[in-house]
This record gives sequence, C-alpha cells and structure tokens, in this order.
Amino acid sequence: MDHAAPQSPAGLRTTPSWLLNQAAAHAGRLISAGFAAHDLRGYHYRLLAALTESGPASQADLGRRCGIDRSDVVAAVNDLAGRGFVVRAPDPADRRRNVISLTDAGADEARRMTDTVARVQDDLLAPLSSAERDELTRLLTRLLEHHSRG
Amino acid sequence: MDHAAPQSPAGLRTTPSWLLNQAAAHAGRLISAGFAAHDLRGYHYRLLAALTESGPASQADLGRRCGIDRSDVVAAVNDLAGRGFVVRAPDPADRRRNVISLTDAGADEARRMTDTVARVQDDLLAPLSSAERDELTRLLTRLLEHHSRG
DNA sequence: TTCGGAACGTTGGCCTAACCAACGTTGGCG
DNA sequence: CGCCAACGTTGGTTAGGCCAACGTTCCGAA
Repeated sequence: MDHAAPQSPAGLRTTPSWLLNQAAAHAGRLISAGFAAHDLRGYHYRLLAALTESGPASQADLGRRCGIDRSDVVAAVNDLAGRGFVVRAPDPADRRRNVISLTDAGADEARRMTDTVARVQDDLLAPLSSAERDELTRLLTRLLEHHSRG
Repeated sequence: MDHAAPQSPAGLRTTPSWLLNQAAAHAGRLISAGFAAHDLRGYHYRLLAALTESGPASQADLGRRCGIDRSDVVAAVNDLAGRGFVVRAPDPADRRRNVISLTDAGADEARRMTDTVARVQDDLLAPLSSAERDELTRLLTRLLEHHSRG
C-alpha cells in the first residue's frame, strides 16, 4: 500500500487500456485483501458462485462457465474439497466426469464471500454516483460482449 | 483467441471488479499482440514513453514515474540498451545514479509503439461511440484518482 | 569532521493469474 | 469394432508485480 500515485507518463494516463489495467489492478488488490479473510482467492469464489447459481457440475463445465482452465479447476476444487466446501464424486452416468457439489458449509462460505465482494465494490466505486456506477457497468459489459462474440 | 464467451456466473457478470478484470485482461491480450510485432513488452513501452515525455532520468526516477519496481527497471533498461533504444551512462553529478537517455532509434521506436497502442485502443473501444469512450475514460480516471490519493 | 541513515543500482528470489501440452481413461458415433 | 472427442490430471511456461539484501554513494546532523 504505497499509493505513491504512480503518475505514469501523461500519454499513458489517458489511454483506456492503461486505465483499465490500473483500475483492474486496484480492484484486484481490494478483492485479494477481502478474500484473504476467507483464506481463499478469486478462483475459489468463482467456482462457488457458479455452483451456487447453477448447481452441481463437472469440472470441465465449471471451467467453461467461469473461464478457468481445466487444469486450474483441478487445484481449486482440491482446495475447496479439502475445506469441506465442495464434494467431488464420480459421475455414475459418465465415468470420465466428476460431479462437484456444494456442501452446506460451502453454500455458507459462498454467501459470506458474496458479502465481501459487495463490500469491495462499494469501496472500489466510492467516488462514483449510482448512475455513474451503472454507466461504467454498462460500458464494460458492452465492451466484453463485443469482444466475446467471435 | 478462443472467445468461447466465458459466460461467468450471472452474479459475477454484473460485478464491476470482475468486469474490470475481464476487460483489462482482454485489453492486455490486444496490447501484447500489438507489442509482439515490436518484440517488446509493456515495461519497455512505458519506459520509452516516460523518456519521450520527460527526457533523460535515473532508473529510480523512471521506476517511480512508471510505477515499475527498481529491480524490474534494471532488466527493461538492459533490454532497451541492448537494442540501442536507450543509453545508460553514469551520472557525473551523483555517482549512485545512471542517466538513461533515449537514442534516435529509441525515439523512433517509441513513436511506432505509440501508433500501435492507438490502433489497439480503436480495436478495444470499437463498440463504443466517441462520447462513450470519453465517458469511460472519465469514470476510470476518477476511480484511479480517488484511490491514489491516500 | 565524522558518522549514520537514506537513496541508488543490482541480484535473486517469490507469487499470482493465466495458458498450454501431454497422458491415460472413458464415451459415443460411424 | 475403431476412431475421435471429452474428461481429469500432471507438469510445465509466461508476464507482471513485489520484496529482501547487498555494496556504493551521498548528505545532513551531531
């Protein structure tokens, strides 16, 4: 936390990709700090959120849903299973797959992390009015939609 | 370039910190791709931009200006000096320091990279109108300003 | 004037997020 | 049946950022 105001070259300071990078980096620091209390990280939260929303799924499905690589899902699920937030069971209908399901403790943790995330958003967006927050969300969503449709 | 539309959990899809992260990741991919043609990376461009704007500086100064760690500046300056884009000379007025100066070739390369960056911005912001681009820039700038003042 | 702390460049490390290749297993389809 | 695709898993690599330590050099306060 040096906040030594990295006053990058002026040319960069007005470059959207640079601004995005810096803003995302800052958001990431806030998120990390928030998640540290849970001793979990972004990966874990994304998986818990996906499971909360859509119920049990295979690891490959989870990876696709969360934009996480198959191989990274393995490690994250290991962690979550080790803490009892998730159960990994072979899929009887397709023995290639594991079915990952949320436990009660996992559902609780997901709720707590969601609260943490909400608090971080408030912190992150503090300088913006409610309308501006919506506008920012809208613009970013448009950007991502455009770039995710081949 | 899979653009397999990472359709993250809906809860995440509207979370600003997540959107920022995703948008920045995409911008980063575009920037990296653009810089690959120069066989240089973000670090190098930032340094060249700072030197172009403010003239010769010590490595520590450059690091502070660009938000790059001292130790990372060393490696980046090594690269740039090895390609003749930059000259590293001891500061006669303070023998602890090196003065880094742009060569003519370095100034040229900086211009070319600036062009590349501009092209990437257009690509990145394609779905947004000019007014929307300004609005996005404004919002992100406000965010960063707020969070960089202790 | 000396002495202690601060800044400098440098080395060497460590961590996170992301991605990729390969392998053996399993499923499904021609 | 035979082949290809999907699955989970292991074991990498990369870029980016950060930190600790060291010897050198500078400077200000005793």
